[in-house]
Amino acid sequence: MRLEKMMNNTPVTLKFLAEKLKMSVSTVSKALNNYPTINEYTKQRVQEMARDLHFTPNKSAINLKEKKSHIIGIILPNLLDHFFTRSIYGVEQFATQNGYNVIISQSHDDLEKEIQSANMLLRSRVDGLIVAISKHTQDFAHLDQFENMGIPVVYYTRNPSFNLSCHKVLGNTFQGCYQATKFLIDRRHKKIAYLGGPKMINFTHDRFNGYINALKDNQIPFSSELVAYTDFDKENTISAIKNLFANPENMPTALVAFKEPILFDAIKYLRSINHPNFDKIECIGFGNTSFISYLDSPPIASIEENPESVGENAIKLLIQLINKEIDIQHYQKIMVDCKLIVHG
Amino acid sequence: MRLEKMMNNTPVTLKFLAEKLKMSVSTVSKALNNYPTINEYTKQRVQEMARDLHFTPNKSAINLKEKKSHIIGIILPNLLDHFFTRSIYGVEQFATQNGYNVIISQSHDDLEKEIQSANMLLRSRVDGLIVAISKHTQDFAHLDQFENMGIPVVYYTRNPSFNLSCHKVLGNTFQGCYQATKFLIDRRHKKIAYLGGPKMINFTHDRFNGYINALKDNQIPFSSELVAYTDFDKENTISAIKNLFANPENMPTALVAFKEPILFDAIKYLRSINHPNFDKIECIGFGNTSFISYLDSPPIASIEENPESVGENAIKLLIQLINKEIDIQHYQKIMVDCKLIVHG
DNA sequence: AACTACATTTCAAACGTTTGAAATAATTGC
DNA sequence: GCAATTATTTCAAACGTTTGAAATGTAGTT
Repeated sequence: MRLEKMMNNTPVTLKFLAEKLKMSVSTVSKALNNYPTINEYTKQRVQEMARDLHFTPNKSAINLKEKKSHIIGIILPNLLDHFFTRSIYGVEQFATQNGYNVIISQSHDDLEKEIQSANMLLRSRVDGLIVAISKHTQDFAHLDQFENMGIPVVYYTRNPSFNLSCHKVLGNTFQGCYQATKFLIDRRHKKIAYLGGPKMINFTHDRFNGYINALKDNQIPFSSELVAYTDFDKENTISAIKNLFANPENMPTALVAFKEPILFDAIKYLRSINHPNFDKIECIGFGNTSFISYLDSPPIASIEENPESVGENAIKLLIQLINKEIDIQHYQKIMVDCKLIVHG
Repeated sequence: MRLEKMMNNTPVTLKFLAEKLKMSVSTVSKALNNYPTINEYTKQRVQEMARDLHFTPNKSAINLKEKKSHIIGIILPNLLDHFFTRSIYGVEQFATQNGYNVIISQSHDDLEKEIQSANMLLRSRVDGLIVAISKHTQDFAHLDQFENMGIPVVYYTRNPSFNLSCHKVLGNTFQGCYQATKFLIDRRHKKIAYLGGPKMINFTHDRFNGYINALKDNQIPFSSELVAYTDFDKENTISAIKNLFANPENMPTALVAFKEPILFDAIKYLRSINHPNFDKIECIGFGNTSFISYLDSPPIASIEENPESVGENAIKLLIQLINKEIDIQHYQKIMVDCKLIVHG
């Protein structure tokens, strides 16, 4: 059933093939790489022998010679977040097509771990880096190292908020939030609450601005009572929700939330306290989680952030930078639009 | 703010350091690797210079020399499945601690893609491979290549069902299902249905056996009417559920399901048809998804498969094999127990 | 037969590191 | 002051590949 093992302790290298074929190493190399100066018949013989002996070129040697690793590094906070896993789809596919491997490294939103990952990837001489920074990254020395060595870096999603010159690929989170708010306004809501995320994450503000601008553009008065913030902690979310629904004079009939798990906590809470108009409240959050179909009180719509597309744009930009089709100093910024998905 | 770029086109290598310091390359190398034969003061000078010039050893060169890549490959079907992403936690952590990088490659349950991934990892000369095979893998030539070259392979979770001799790390899915069934029996259920997964996946049968054995050990009669199978398709699940609940004489009061998303589909369906005893039916599925807390009719318990532990066991075994602490031909099988998590 | 022109193969250096053996320098004992 | 140790540094080969330049081989032309 199983191929008998050779356990051949002499590894099959170019040299080994050359000896077997009684020709020079360079002929073998060139034959395998289909050089035009090599005789057709020779090529055939070499290729056949290579196949029979299961020759596999040694990547380390090639990398050393070519000064390329054919590896792209990704640093991201967390693989449990579907946004990131979905974004990897986009990256991986395009990378593979272009002959690159991908090393994924999780920072677990820990700066120390992020630095470690960066150093490890630097030692591995990745040809390029895609990174979504941790919540706590303020200093960028560990990432600047790459550009200092001429290795391009693309920041995606989570990126330095202050205007550090760097390549960025971002979800158009402003537009997403604007669209969601507009959708609720069109459904005749006047009291639309906004539940924001951690203030340290830079796009929290973009989302808020989307909300505000939609209100403004449609002459809906803004009320600060209708805005609250939470981190990802459940307790925290519940107390934010309590605040939003505290004033009977100013009771929200709709809610836009920073992220779906937070929204689910909010919905669950409102339901648990038997909020009088619970059935009327319409909610929208960022994410478009697949589990929504199992909820009994699902959000009316989701803001789909198209993570695959974000990933794809990041890798495409990175490869252009690697190939020097774009100058590394000519910083790019790409925005990927969100899409409102109406459920039911 | 940002470090001024050197954009130094001469890369900082051992040779470069050696010239700067006016000593030989080998002294520099040995100083950096803390050889006892090197003078303390020399070491200091070298290390200082290395730090100042941001020397980063070239991994490709080291790998070539050492005939090691310090890379471990993982092939798995899918990163969207939380079982796999969670298992990576275990792998990554232990791998990093031991100086290995991890390249993750998704097969998307496609044999062709799996073969491609395997070949790519082979070219990269990974030091070891951890693999959860695709649904369609029948032939193992692409994976046997590794062992033929002396590279150890550990199959985890999804593995060749027939008794191919190989290293395996598996969830003890029999025990998990037994325990779940026993739990329901203890709650006085007599009619416990079993909703199985795709028959091609090998542990489908182990789970079924856990179910059957729990019934047998507790003198509950088995009825084939109470067993149905589904793949991951929703239509398919619903028709399976219809069959299970078809006979009014033999109506289940409890359900054990192969995987939680399937179970959620089942619950949703039963609810949608207003099944008369819906509130009484108690369900358990494999997975322990975090979303359970948002469901209105949650399963009474979940079978936690401890994916982190599965991953950790796989990497530990692999590293032992790499270090030849275990003979590669001495095939190991490790079972990781499941744990029943009772909700509410 | 000698020359050119081309086809094909081989040489040799390079990529950046490691490491045992050899060389050199410094220290000790007498 | 000189051999014998010991401490420290350097040499040189190796890992497996690529690639421009040089060498060789083969025809074709005169």
